[in-house]
Amino acid sequence: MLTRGKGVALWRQIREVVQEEIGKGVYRPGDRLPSENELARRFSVNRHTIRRALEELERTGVLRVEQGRGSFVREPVINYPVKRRTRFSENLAGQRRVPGNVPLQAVEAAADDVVAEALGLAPGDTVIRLTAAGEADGRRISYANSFFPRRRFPDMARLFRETGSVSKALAHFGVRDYSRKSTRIVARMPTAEEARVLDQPRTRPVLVTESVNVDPAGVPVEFGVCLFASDWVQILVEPSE
Amino acid sequence: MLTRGKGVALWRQIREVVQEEIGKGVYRPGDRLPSENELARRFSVNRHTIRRALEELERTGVLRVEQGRGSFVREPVINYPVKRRTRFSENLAGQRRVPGNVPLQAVEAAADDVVAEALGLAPGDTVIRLTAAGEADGRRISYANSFFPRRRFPDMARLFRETGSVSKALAHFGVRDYSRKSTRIVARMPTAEEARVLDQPRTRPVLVTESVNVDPAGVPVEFGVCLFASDWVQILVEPSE
DNA sequence: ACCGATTTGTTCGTATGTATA
DNA sequence: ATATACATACGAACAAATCGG
Repeated sequence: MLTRGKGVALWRQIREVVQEEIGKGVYRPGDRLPSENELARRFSVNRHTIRRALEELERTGVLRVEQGRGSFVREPVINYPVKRRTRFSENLAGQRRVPGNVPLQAVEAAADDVVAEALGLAPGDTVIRLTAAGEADGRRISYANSFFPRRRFPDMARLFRETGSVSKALAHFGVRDYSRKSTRIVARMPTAEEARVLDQPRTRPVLVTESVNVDPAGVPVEFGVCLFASDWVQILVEPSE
Repeated sequence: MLTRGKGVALWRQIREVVQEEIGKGVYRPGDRLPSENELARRFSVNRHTIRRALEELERTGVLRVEQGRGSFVREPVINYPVKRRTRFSENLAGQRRVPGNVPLQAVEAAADDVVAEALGLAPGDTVIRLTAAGEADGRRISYANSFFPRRRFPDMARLFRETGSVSKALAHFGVRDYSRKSTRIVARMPTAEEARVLDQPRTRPVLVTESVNVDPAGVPVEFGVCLFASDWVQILVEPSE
């Protein structure tokens, strides 16, 4: 069991024990650990000591602690590689995940400054905004807004509503290939609505990528803002240059 | 002033007014806006209406709202490009910022699983851990831990303490050039200690990059875990392949 | 270590106008 | 015309964070 006053802090020993048990499969991905009070009884330590060990395990990505629910063994995170050509479903299928796409909305609107600049339009030009959520193994992991110039893609909204897919709708306009030009990555807390769509607590941050996709001629065809639930997704970069 | 019942919601009008005033320099980057109650009095609206306007301005990156402190005009964010060869000070100097480096710690320790795997060592091998904080224009923006195999860089800790620079210490061992192999990006909430070092509230998320640097021969020389204050830093990716 | 003042964050309730079915 | 849903706006109260003394 634990050795007290032996140079190694109790919480470190507890962290090791719990991590080993997770490694041996005593607790499997997605499982809930015993409550902090139960663990405190098991190791005959104060609940604070357990919390210190769990905090470390959460920080290093082994656990996911949710207020009011418990501590859970993290499922392997989903890798979201940023490359010139990234396709959501191909990417997930490569990781043996079942991808899902939930179309949420397709509307026309006036472009604000950010969108207009990204697509090379004048502010106020009409754009199509497509909203969709992404899933992996049935879990909500992303929430994406895509903007397209209406001049070039006049019927986009209807096509998206019918096909439920951005790629298919684009293919209709003859854009069969497009690639990512630049990507901006930030982290922030979600709004209430974003947390709801991502099915996550408002206390967990989201990763946000903003990227411009261009056609083979280099003309911007899409401006995308994609939110990822940071508890489930990590971004991988294989840098260039 | 504001026109009520005129098709445009009050909070939208307020957002426009505040944004214009920021644009005209009435409030400059870093300035604190009047409190929500003061703004509510000024525009003769309820505090909720002000909050709706501020929420939008924060979401679009114009403001930064801190509980208990106030709302602040955001300084232009710092771009942290992920490329094969990224040097902190060169990068910032290119953005007309004054870079700072604050060496915090240099210790030897046993490699845990993550570090050992990244550096191609056996778990338990001794590594050097260097800790430093990065600043731009005097503001704390990053908190980095770097790990090096002691076998190859035996005197690293002392050199770092004397020079205060990772690059200089590495150059001492003949490693004058190294490049980034892969980068993992996640977002999470900071621990109390991390928030303290980054001089930020615990309620703001951090961006974490984990990367392996290799020498020209492709041998791993450094494993780095770098935390960025997400309020000040955004990551830019120019993707490859 | 604590207290009080200030400021933002959250959650109730209430009311009204607008768009939609 | 009616009913319903939704966005907007106001009011009150309390929670949580910050900062000074």
